Amino acid sequence: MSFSFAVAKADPTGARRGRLTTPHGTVETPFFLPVGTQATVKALTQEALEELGAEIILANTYHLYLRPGHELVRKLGGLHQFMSWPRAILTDSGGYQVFSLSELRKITDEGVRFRSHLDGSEHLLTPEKAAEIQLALGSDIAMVLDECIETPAPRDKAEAALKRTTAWAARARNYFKECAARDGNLAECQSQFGIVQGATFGDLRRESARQLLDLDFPGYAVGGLAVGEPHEITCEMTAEVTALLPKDRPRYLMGVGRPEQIADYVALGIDMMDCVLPTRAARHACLYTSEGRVLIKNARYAQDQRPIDPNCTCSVCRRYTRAYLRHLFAAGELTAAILATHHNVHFYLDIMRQIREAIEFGNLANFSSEMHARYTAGPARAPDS
RNA sequence: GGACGGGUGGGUGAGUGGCUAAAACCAGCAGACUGUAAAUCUGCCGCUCCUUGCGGGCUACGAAGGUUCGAAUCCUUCCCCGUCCA
Repeated sequence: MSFSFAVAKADPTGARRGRLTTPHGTVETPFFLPVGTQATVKALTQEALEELGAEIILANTYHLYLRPGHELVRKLGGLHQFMSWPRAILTDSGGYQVFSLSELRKITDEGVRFRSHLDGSEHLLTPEKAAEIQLALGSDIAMVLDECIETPAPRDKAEAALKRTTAWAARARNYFKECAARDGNLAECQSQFGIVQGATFGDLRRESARQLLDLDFPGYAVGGLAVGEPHEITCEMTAEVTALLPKDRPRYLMGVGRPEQIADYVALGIDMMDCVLPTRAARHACLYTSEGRVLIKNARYAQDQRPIDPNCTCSVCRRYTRAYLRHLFAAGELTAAILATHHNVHFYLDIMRQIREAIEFGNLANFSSEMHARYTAGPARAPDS
C-alpha cells in the first residue's frame, strides 16, 4: 500500500487531497467507506456499489469470524473473492463490538471474551487473533484490536482503556510482523492500522498517538469518538491527534459522521471515514438530500411527485418519486430499503467528491459552512417546496 | 320457529362488578439512529378545557331500560351476526 498527495495543501484548512493505492485499486482521498459489516453493504449489491463509485468498503472481523468463519473465507479464496468485490476492503477489528456488545463480553489484558450473539458460544478475541482473522479474510487494510469505550468516560477508565489499547496494538503489530517475516508477500497484501484512544481527554489522546507512532503503523485511526459526545469535542479530540500524526500516512476517523460534519473532519486532516448512518438511516426512511433530511414516511410526501433530491443525479432520483418511496416504506417493501440506501450512499460518496474538489480549489471552508446551513441543529427537515 | 355462541376504540382482539378512556398487536401520526446483535427502537394515538397535571369536563364497549355506592362486565326486552336443529 502506498499513500501520496495528489494535490498538496491547496486548501487553507488542514485538509489533504491524496491517493491511496491498495492491492485492489486506488482510492482517492479523502474518502468514505460504506459499511458492509457482514460482507455486504445492507440492501446493496456489489454491482450497485461499483455503479455508485465506491472504491473501498468496510467489513467486520468479529461478525465474519462468527459467521461464516474466517477459515471458510480463506478456503474460498479470501473475502474479495468470496463476496465478489474486486475493489479495496478495510476490516474493522471487532474493537467496536467491545463497546456495542458490552453486555456480552468481558475484557481482560489478554483480550476480549465474547459470548456470541448468534448462539451464545464463548470466544476469545485477542489482538493476535483479530490480526490472524483479518489475514485470513485478506482485507487490504486491517485494524488492530482496540478497546473502545463510551464518552464521556471517567479519566481512570479512559487511561486504562488507552493503556490496554497500546499494549494490544504492540502485540498485534508484532504478530503481523512475524507473519510478514514468514511470508514475504504479506506486507504487500495488507496494511495494518493502529487506533488512537483516550476518550475526551486531550492529553490522553496525545499520549495514545505518541505511543502508537513508536509502533510504526502505515496508517493511523482515531477511534472511540462520535459515541455520544458533542461534535465540537469530536473535532477537538481529532485535532489533538492529527497534529501529531505523520503527514505521509493516511488518517482514519472511525465511525463518523453526519453529512454536515464530514467536511469538518476533513479540514482537520482526516483522510478516511466510515459510518453506518447513510445505510441504516436509509432503511429507517431517513433520506439525505442537498436540502437537508427527508423523512420520507411523513404524510406530507404522499403525493409528492418530485425525486428524493431534485439536485441528485443518482439512478433512484432519476427514476422514482417521493410518493413512490413513501408508499414502499409504508408497505414494508424491501425495495424501499434498496432504493433509499442507494440514494444515501450516493449522497455520501457525492459529498466526498465535492469535498475533494473543494480542497483542490481551496474552498473547503465554504463547502463546510454550506453543509451546516442546510443541516441545522435539531430535527432538521427539508423545506416543503 | 327452536338451541347454543357472539356483538368492545380505525382493524384484529383481551377484559367478565371498582386498580378501565379500556391489554396486546396492526393501521395512523411524529421522532431517533455516527468503526451495524438495527427492514430497529421511542413517543403519541376518543373529544375537549386549562393553571399541561400521575389535572378538569364530556362521550364510549349493539340499543333501550333496570340492579348497584359503582356496570364493558349482572338482570330484562329488543336489534343484528354465526353455527346447529326443525
